[in-house]
Amino acid sequence: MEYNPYRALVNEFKDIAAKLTGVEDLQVIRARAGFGYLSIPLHDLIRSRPNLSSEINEGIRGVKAHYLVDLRFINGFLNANVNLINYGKLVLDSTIGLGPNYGKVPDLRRLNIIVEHTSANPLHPLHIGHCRNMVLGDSLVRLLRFMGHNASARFYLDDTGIQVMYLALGYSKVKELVRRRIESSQKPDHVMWIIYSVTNAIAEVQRITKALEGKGEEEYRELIKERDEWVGVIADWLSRDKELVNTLVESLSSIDVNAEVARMAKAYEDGDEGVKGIVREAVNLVLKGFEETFKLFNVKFDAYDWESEIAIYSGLAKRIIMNLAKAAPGYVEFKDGVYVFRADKAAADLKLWDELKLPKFIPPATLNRSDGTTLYLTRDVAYAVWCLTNCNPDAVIRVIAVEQTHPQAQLRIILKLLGYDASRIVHYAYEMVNLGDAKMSSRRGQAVTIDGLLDDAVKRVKAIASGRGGLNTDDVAYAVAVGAIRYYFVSVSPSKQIVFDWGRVLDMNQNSGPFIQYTYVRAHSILSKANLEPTQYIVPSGLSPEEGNLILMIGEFPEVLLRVSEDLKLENLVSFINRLALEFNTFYEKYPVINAEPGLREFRLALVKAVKIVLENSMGILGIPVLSRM
RNA sequence: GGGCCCGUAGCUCAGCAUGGAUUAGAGCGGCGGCCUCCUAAGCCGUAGGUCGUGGGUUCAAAUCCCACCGGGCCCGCCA
Repeated sequence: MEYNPYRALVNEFKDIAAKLTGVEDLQVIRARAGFGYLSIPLHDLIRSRPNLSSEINEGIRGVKAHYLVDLRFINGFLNANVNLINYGKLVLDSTIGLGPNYGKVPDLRRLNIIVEHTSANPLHPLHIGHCRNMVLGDSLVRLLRFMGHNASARFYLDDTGIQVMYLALGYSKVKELVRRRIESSQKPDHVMWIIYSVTNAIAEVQRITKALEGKGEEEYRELIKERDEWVGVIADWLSRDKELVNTLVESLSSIDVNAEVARMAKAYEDGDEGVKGIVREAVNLVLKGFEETFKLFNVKFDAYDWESEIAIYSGLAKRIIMNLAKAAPGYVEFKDGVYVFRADKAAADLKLWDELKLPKFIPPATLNRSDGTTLYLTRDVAYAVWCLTNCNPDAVIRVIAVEQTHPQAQLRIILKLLGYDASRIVHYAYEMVNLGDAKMSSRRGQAVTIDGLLDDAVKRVKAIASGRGGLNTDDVAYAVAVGAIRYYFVSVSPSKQIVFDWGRVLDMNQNSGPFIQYTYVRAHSILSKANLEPTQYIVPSGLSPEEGNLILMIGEFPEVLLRVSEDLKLENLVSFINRLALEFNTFYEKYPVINAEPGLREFRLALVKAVKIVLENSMGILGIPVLSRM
């Protein structure tokens, strides 16, 4: 039994090559089709040692190998094919023997890793941008855990900014209406979204109305246009929930919303019990809505880290400003009560680009408002400091949108200057999700929510299922819909923008979550109908190309996972299981398993079982629900 | 203006870190086939590509380097 059969194969090849050339640890690549499975390019060596070619041709005849066969030396490449009888036995024994642990490499150092992800502001429901974050983050956690690391998922809850105060202020006026809506089973984050958006719109209308005074005609017209847009936002919500919106408008019209919100923000940072009570209540309601969504997607967090507690009430954020001013006085400027960190100068002087993976341009960072309240970056540094000191992580992987590259770079420089190991903070950046034509703005009430996306996907799944007489239960429909959505978001490199496309997400054909689930169902179905545990089997000679390919792919799985867990490119795991599923389906259509002749039947059952194990382990990592029927 | 990312088939994307073989891979969409047989959310066949452009390095470039072109994002007392 081998944890990594592919590595056993490669090592045997390296040993052979070392005997032939006298050089250890040569680079092994996959051979081009028609030239075997593995290949070692030897052009460099040959050029410096003219006799080498004939030496290899001489020595190659006496080579004895267990897993390899057909060694040939062609065009400067040393090629080898695989002895599928021996290697197949190794691969199938290892896969079936290790089962749910197949793919895990045990001699990896066990690391403490924090994955901070999603971390949406608690103001409105999660939308498709958050969905990308959530799916990536949760899959990373699953991957790292599968590989044996101690990974924890944390949600950084920003309850301190100005935006939350809009929500809290609005909420304080309509608490009773909110309670009734939630009791009648409306989703809390969706109800709170109305409050946040409408309160914000009212504040904008008030601000613009004030700004109108003494403006010239052209500017006046611009402002009126802008104000009309915000009135339009309110009108849109009115059609969704007349009572709630009307009550908000009535009770807020006599208040200077902008001033009140600023006052609340200050009071919240000062720990005012009244403000704290209402903010906490509002945030918790939104959070309750988030958690319903997480549950549907099988996303779990180990902790919600409240920013107010970690950065503000502890005094940590303010101490960080002072400590930074002390530790790096040359890079902190103070003017009119505001501290500015010259990240640009610090990066240039200290030459930290490589160590901290910084971009070549970094703007200066303002650390606080002149009224004494903190800014997001400073609180974020406090959070990072807290993570590093309290959790003792080897790495903190933060799944954050790419447009935050500069703040995240500033954060790492500050940590370094404060004496922390900033290289442990990894910004796992993902590109934005575009809506194509429409602009997305949760503040304006325009967003494709994850909940809405899931509902549509479920409808689509049910339509397909009823069309073909499959299982049409809610459980199956949700599992398939979640599989489709998760697969979509994890199949594209995080560095690529996504132009959101309903057709692509809801596609249930090949190269999709449901395709993987369906393939698993087929494998499962064969095994349960065969009613025979494939323990005794012999790998026959003369395997079909499909059977051979399946063995090679299954054997490669731990190597694929190892690579994916090092570079965190989940999309490579996705493309691997898609290829495996394609190959399995070809095999499935072409060759009978249960009705195969004795001997062949046992081998094929073992092969099916191994495929099933690899699919199941991969689906677990990607959070794609596993179904036994669909 | 500066920085970061992206550019591979009509569309959506793998492959690039660590260069490898004059057939560059998938899926969707086209076109043509396959359900008395382990689930047709499947399978088979077919058409479709100057790997953005131009240089350079190399025995060998989609992959590395430089320049340019196109698209996106960032450069706040917002987050």
